[in-house]
Amino acid sequence: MNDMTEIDRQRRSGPRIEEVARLAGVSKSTVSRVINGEPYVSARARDAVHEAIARLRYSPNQAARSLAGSKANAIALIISEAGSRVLGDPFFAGMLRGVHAELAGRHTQLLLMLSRPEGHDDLVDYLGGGHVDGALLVSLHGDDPLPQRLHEIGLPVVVGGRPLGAASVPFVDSDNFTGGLEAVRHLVSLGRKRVATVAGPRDMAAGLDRLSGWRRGLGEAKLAADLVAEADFTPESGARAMTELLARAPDLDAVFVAADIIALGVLQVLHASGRRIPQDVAVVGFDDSLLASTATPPLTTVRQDVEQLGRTMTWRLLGELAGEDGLPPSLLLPTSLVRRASA
Amino acid sequence: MNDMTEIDRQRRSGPRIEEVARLAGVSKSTVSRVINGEPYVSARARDAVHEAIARLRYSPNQAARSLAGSKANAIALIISEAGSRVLGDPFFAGMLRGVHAELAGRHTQLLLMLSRPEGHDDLVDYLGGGHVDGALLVSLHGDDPLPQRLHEIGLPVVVGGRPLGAASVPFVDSDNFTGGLEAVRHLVSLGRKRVATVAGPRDMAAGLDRLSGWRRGLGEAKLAADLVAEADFTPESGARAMTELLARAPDLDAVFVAADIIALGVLQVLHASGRRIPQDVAVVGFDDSLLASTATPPLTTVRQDVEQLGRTMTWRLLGELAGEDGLPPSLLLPTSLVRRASA
DNA sequence: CTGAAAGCGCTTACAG
DNA sequence: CTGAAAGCGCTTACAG
Repeated sequence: MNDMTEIDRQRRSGPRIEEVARLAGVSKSTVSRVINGEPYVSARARDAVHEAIARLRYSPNQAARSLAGSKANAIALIISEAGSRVLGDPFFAGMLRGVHAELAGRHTQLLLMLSRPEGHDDLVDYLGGGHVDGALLVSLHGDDPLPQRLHEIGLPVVVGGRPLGAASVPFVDSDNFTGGLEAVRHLVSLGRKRVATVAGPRDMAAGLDRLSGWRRGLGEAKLAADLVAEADFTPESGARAMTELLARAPDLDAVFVAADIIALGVLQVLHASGRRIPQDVAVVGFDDSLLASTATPPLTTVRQDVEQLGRTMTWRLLGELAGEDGLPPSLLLPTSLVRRASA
Repeated sequence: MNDMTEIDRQRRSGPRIEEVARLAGVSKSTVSRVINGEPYVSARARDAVHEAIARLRYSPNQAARSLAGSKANAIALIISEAGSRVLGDPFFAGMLRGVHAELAGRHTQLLLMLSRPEGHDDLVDYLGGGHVDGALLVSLHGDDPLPQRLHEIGLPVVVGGRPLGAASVPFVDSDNFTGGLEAVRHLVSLGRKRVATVAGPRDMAAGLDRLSGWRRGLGEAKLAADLVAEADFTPESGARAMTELLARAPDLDAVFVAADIIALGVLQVLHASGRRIPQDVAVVGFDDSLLASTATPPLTTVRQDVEQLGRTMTWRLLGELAGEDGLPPSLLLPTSLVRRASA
């Protein structure tokens, strides 16, 4: 029992900065300067230190560095979802690719963390502890207090997707409103008169803003904006929503669907009802994910560049960490209509 | 310019343990004891401290705690793959689910980190810094030196999937050998005489061990073990391997495929060649992923419980962190044959 | 360009 | 049960 405790208490092995200094024949200060790439160090001292570091396989204690006021050289990507949903979702895959790309070549670790609101206390504790220099937050639902709380503990944060609460936190988002608007304009240009929408969840800006775009598009064309059904990001909920819309308005001739993955269920119900796409009902999706091009028929959709979203968030956060000024508080990335067979 | 530097240097805001102590009318020591849940603290002191913490919204600096010798209350799950491949792979999704499940209710953060060998230096630096108490490593290829390096810096590690190098590091794996053996025994019991295999990559134990099981099974039955082709974890490579096998042995009547996802390509080539499954060629996969039940025909396969793998790794690591003794150095989890239509 | 010293915010024997 | 003090391993003005 006591033995175990002792073993437990054992500090991490490995040399300290002190030993590096001794071997290199300089002071701890100089070693520190070399490690941190500061300019005023003689070439001789620098070489000696580098050699000593290599010889001793020295790796600085990050907790001490962080405590002494330096950076952690790490940022967190926090996904506010349960773990099981996240992997497998191409949205997060694209986002992660973008973050990685932007981080390439910098000596900055990425910590991917999944958290539901129940776990926020522990998460905030951890992030408040100097383990990371900043955080990227994605997939926030409703008015999740997380961005605000991180802001309060002084941690630089960039949110992916406009947050519904916390107005003061910088975010990067796709221009969902314009995307929805363009989708409807396209449908209207095709001569459609009864344009429904399967909207995304109302607790996320992506759902709300695409819906607003749809509404605005119909307003422009002086058409009724009354056919709305809601779905979450699954084909099943899309099928349910489409069934409901068809029951309410058998004469509808177009649907704007807030996500390609939802459109999968929509297409299925339309097929099952005997309607031809696009002759009887035109369909426009959102995302331009892989699903769009392999759907039957291939889906006309609004493209958002998720990887670019990840890159831009990372760029914005790193800029803030570097103390750059003139950074835009928030950014909206353009979307574009991709025409395929469904509309 | 100077302004920026100053702003940069600003320490995280928020109260210190000192202020909590003052407000609660006790010493820093006592506050620390309360925070760490130590037994010998008077109820009165404890209450006062808790109230002060709540009032001040105090959250301890983890870097300082870690430096002073306490734990980080976090573990890392390190996946040795490029980011883009990881998300979307049901193996990692299942693993992550298991780790999360085992961590539930403990105040332990999970850091998901992706790293290719090129990034190991930075990763080791970070992990050596007291930001985590231990690490779980999965998807190691070849004799990746990472487990050994982490071992050297004194970080407790558990590897998922038997590592090919570093013999001394504890690991948890599915019993791939027995899985492969059972698959072949089943094929032999069906009367098959020319049993080929599409093996997994040779730089991973999963590939090697399943192949060994296949070989052993054929040895038991006194059948030739000469029909081997290799694939990585993609349908395309499976198709290529099957094409090659068919060219070499048009009379083969069974194939053991090292993964369901590879089997997808195998089935496709067999169909295209006009062979009936299982009448002409029986096929057994590995994993029992979702793909297996939705394949055409539904795939007989060797089931491994990936979620359980994640749970067990986590349990083993936490056990070590808690200083438990009598922990098994490594564990092999059982696999089982799931019979469907393909064999 | 360099070193001695103070300090980052905690934890933990030690002594009471 | 509790407090004063030392110490964890770095970084960074400060003085040279």
